[in-house]
Amino acid sequence: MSPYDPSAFPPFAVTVDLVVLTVRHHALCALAVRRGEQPFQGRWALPGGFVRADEDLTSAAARELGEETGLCVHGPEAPAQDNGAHLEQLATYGDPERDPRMRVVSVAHLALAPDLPAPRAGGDARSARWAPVETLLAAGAGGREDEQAAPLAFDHAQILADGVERARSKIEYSSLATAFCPPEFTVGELRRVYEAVWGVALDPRNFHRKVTGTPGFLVPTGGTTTRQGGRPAQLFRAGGATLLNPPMLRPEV
Amino acid sequence: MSPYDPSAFPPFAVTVDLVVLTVRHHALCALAVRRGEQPFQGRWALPGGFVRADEDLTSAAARELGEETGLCVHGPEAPAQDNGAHLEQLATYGDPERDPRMRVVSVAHLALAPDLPAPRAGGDARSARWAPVETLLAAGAGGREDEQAAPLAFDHAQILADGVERARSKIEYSSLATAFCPPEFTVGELRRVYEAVWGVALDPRNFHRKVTGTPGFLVPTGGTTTRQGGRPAQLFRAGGATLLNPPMLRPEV
DNA sequence: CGTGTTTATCGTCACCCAGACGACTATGAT
DNA sequence: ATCATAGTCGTCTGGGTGACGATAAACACG
Repeated sequence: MSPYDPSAFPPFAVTVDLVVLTVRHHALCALAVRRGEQPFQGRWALPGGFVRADEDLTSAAARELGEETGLCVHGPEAPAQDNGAHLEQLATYGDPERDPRMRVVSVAHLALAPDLPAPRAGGDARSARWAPVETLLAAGAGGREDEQAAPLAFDHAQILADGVERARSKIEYSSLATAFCPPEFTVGELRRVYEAVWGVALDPRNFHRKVTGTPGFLVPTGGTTTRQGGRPAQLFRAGGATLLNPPMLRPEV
Repeated sequence: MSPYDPSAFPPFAVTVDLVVLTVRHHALCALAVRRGEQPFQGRWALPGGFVRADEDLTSAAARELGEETGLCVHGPEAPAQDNGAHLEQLATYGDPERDPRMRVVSVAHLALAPDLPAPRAGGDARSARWAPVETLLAAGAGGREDEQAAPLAFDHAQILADGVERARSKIEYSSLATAFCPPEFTVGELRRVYEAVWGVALDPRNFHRKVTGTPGFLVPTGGTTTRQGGRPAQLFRAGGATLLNPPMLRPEV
């Protein structure tokens, strides 16, 4: 494959790292795995791995996501009707010092998934957990030095922060928040997603008016549910509209 | 640097490619360079090059930008007062087939620059030109086969399209459009930037009200100019505000 | 030297939409 | 029955935008 002098360019290792977000118990949570090897052995990190020699970056991210969570993905063009997760490229991190072993460029991806029944460990023996992003990002700030409070390995805290910020801003002007919901959901459940991701409280009445008044955003399925308690709520599926115009306004502060 | 078995992971070449945009003659233009080597010899391509062994991705992009245009860059945190260009990471392209020679992952960057006096060729003998993005993206669609109309090399048409879309959407909600302007500019000049990037006509009165009414967006320098003809216009510099809230609304169609 | 052209700038008005909040409905828990 | 919870419909008000009229200050003509 390489008729060129390999010394003409420096060799890199290329990996994908995943920011997998979900909403659990009214909190935005990310998937973290415990490292079994040096460096950062025993520390929490984002799931990820090497891109294979003949593999697309997106494919590698989807493969890693499947290995870690069992989720299938639907691309940015899919109708978002299946129970797969949303997956998109986030950014690429290539500081020469980011991995002490060698020069590694990591193409980070952002995945959004509905609340999964059980955080499942990967094929290898690593343990995995969902942790509130606040916990993962605040790690290392306090004085505690136990393994739950240690900061994420490598530059993964930065990657996680960037992924969270991407998710927070993108649900403003797109229908991406529905990726956090099961295939059928209520307006209240969708509102609680926004509240968890943004960390704010939204007016239920104005939110209801906004989402039901935006054409193509939600399509009623006809069913109702009382799984949240209270009066039965209409069930919806995500509509075809991917862009929210005008956007949902994130309250200040 | 590598105490690890190099055969444990597949080697990649990592490059940076640049989408350098400017506004010339009321049109959004991108910098293109003519390739001097195979593959795609003689075809137009985006400027770019290999990331060096001990170089950050952003540094590599800034270095390439300087080599191609002589521009200095100010990062996303700079006060945007110097006459440098804006530079940010765009996306990473890693299709296994994107370069026929070998496995290359390219971290594309987006640069925005004011209209430069002369498109300058790089240190090597390649020729460079500013071309309207419509021309570069429409290339290959027509039946003509001369070198001006041939599509961009590699997947650079996709990269350019992504960069243009990023610029178009980002000037909606940020003060990024000032990166296309000289250090001092008038409201009308800024409006013509929006019009060129979006390809629409904006109402001068409403635009003036919007930009002058947004606190921190523009700061008057006290001077005036008539370089655009007509009544003298106030000169402004970009203010400290980087986010535009509420955003500038892009007209439909 | 007026007149027209160009660009900049200020003002007005109607409409849409978001925020604030009242009112009512339908379920389960006690 | 009563309360708590959650959902849904309405009303009012203020800010922001689109549409557009009017004025101001330069230059290019004849």
